[in-house]
Amino acid sequence: MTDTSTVADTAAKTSESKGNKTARRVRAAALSLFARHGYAAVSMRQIATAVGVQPGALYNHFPTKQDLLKDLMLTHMQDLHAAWRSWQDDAARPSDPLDSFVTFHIRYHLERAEEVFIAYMELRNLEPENFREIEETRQKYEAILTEILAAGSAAGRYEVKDARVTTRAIIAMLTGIPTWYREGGSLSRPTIETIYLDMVRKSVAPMRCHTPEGGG
Amino acid sequence: MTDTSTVADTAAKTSESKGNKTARRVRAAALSLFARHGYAAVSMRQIATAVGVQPGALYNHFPTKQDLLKDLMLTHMQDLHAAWRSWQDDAARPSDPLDSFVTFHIRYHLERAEEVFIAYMELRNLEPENFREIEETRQKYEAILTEILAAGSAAGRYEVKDARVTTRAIIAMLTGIPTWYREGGSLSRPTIETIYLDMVRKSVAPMRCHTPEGGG
Amino acid sequence: MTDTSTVADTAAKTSESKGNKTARRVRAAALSLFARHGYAAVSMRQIATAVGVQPGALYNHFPTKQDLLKDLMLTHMQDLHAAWRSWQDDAARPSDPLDSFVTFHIRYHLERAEEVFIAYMELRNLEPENFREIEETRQKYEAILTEILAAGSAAGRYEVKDARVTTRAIIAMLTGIPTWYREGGSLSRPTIETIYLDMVRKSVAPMRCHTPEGGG
Amino acid sequence: MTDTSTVADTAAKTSESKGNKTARRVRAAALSLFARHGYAAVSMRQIATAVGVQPGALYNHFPTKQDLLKDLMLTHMQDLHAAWRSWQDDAARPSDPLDSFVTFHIRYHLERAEEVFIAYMELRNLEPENFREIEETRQKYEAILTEILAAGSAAGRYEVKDARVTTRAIIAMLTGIPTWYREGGSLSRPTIETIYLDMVRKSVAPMRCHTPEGGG
DNA sequence: AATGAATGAGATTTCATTCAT
DNA sequence: AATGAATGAAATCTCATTCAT
Repeated sequence: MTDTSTVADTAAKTSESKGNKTARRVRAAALSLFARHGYAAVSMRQIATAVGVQPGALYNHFPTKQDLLKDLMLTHMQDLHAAWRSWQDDAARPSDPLDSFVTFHIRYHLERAEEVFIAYMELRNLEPENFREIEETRQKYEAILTEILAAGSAAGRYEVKDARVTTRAIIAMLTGIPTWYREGGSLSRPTIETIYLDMVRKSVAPMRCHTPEGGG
Repeated sequence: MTDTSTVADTAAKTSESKGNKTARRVRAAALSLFARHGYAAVSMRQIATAVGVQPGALYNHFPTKQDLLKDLMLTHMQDLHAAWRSWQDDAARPSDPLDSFVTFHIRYHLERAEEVFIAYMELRNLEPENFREIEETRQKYEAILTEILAAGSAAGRYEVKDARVTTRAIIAMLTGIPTWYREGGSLSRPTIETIYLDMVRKSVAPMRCHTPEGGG
Repeated sequence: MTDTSTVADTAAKTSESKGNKTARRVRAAALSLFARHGYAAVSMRQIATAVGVQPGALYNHFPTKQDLLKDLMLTHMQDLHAAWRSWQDDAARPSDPLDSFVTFHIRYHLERAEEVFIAYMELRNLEPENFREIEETRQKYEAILTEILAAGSAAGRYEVKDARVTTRAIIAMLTGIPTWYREGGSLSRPTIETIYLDMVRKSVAPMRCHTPEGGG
Repeated sequence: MTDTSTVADTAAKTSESKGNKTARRVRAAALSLFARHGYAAVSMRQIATAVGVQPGALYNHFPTKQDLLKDLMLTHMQDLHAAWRSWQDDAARPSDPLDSFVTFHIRYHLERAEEVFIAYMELRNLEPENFREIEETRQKYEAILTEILAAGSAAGRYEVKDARVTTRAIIAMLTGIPTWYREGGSLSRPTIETIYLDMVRKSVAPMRCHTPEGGG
């Protein structure tokens, strides 16, 4: 594995290939603005200004603001799934399935911080039908980890009390990274990967670490 | 400890005593609406309707919408700190400091799901000065865990590579609970406590759990 | 009967009594503008300007532009029915029922030219539910004439081939008056009344006037 | 006269021959949409969609929306005049001039209901200059009836108090037909013709039908 | 402390029209 | 002759906020 950026880039080509230039720039501007200020707090005017176009022109590419949000989120989820599939063919990926998933997840989420942020924060701003559609793909993604945990647990490699709860715990932990990670900060991406990978591994390790002393 | 709800209730008395009846109802309505739809997506009119009052009446209690948000978040953080202090006097709390913190955090966050959700989601909607104020108390709270980890690590009880990163990982993991927890669902609060407590303990346990096979 | 204006004024008091001042002025401005330019061609801004208020203020009184149109049309139809009922108690009205209806109709429609115009022109701009509601009262009004014709025809006083078609013919003829009538023009209202009353009477008279020479 | 539809068809050839295929389809779509929803409520986009073309393409055929309206109305009036002239050569037309006009008017207006509707409803949406042009041809058409009435009145065949008012009354009555007539309804066109023709004849008949008892 | 009405700004979206291709 | 994208204006309606009552 020579370059970290590969994880997300592979998938990108697929979904961005057909769009025309302005539509791509609208998507990019909306992505950045939504991530920074939130969907509800960003106006179509702001997006248009960022693109360098009149507000009305946006509607040549996205029928409504809601469609723009949905497009961003759906594209993100599709890219995520596509990247995961590519990752399966990546010879350099860790052989342990949990390590593989965690490594992939961290890398992808650091490379696509804005998309990830939106995908988590703006779910409630999706209209019901769009929500269902996005939520479905989200669950499908989380199911990958759940299955890894369940299989590993059955094989005695991991010890998890509830694979779905554990999934949520791990995903929450990992997905939180981009909220504080800053490019060029004191921690490099590989360092972060190491720290989190270690924590995740141990958290599902098949052993007693402390003497539990009752929790409620 | 007879009742789980004690954790937050103790602190509540402090902040609920201030303000008259309408102000309290405004706070309650705003809390619920902000949590569900987001600060930017909720209008003062909606809040007024929920309270059963005309929009203008809100301004007798909060000078601006932003002040209302700040009030909710600041009150929440103050309550959280107050509850933490009360918890220190609670004889029934786990003796291990990490167990104690985790137990407290889970309980408090399940009892105050809406406040917690807002505190995480609406930070970016705070005006700079308000942001600084809230952020400061947030960091103070996270510092509690960081210190526990640092001390425990120094004492050899835990093994953490970076106490601040580990803090964020644990907080993210725990704080994610209310996003999927549903009252009356298949998992009881104590069960959730047990699962998460176990994972946290192991994640910082001073041992090798697997043979690390390299993660990038 | 001392004053022609009585016909419509009686009813007016009923429906205008509750509204506050601005709402009344909005109604008046909208009435005049809709009548002159058509509902679709008039903007809320124009109405607001005519009232001397900001556009947003209109929404304190009418929830949507459509509601404003519906209000105007429904009020008109209700006033029309109320005026007709009052007319029944008017000692000075013609004793013949057809004469009475025609006289009433002409007078009312000349006094309320704008309302009448809108009621005819803007039916297609009503949303389906509103349309049904207005249409119902319109048919009830036309039914008055139909019944007069049917009864008179049965009694041999009139000769009509189809009471409902005849109703439409007469209503169309009479309702056309305000489209060309101009206050202060060469024809006085009483003159117009006389001309139309004469035509209507004769058009349903029980006799052969010409030798019909085949019409297709 | 074998077929009622002849009245309008004869004239049609004249105006349909001009313009290429798309222009004709634009006219047809605009005609139908304007008639149903009103000029102001129909957008160029809707027309383009109905034609199956992009909005910009419309401007290859009509320089502005207003020109499209004017074209429809002017074409209609020209067709109407042309049809009237053809009708003069129709051997099967009634010999009495009033009968002839009424028969022609009803037939033409039932065959060209949409054009007629627009011609009446959209006059106010014409820009001043266009209005004058259309209005002139309209008055010329109405003058045909006025002259028939004046001549017949002078000859003692009809009794009309004011030929121009009577013209308006008759035109309004007849022109109202297409607003309620529905193809395939309970009344056939010939039946309608008979009813209206009878009413018109009687309405201008030289006799007293009732003892007028004063009308205000 | 609450109301009802207003403001001034701004939201999303649509419009007629233009123009390079 | 048609497209696809753009413009600049304007549409309806909502917003946070103010204020006389």
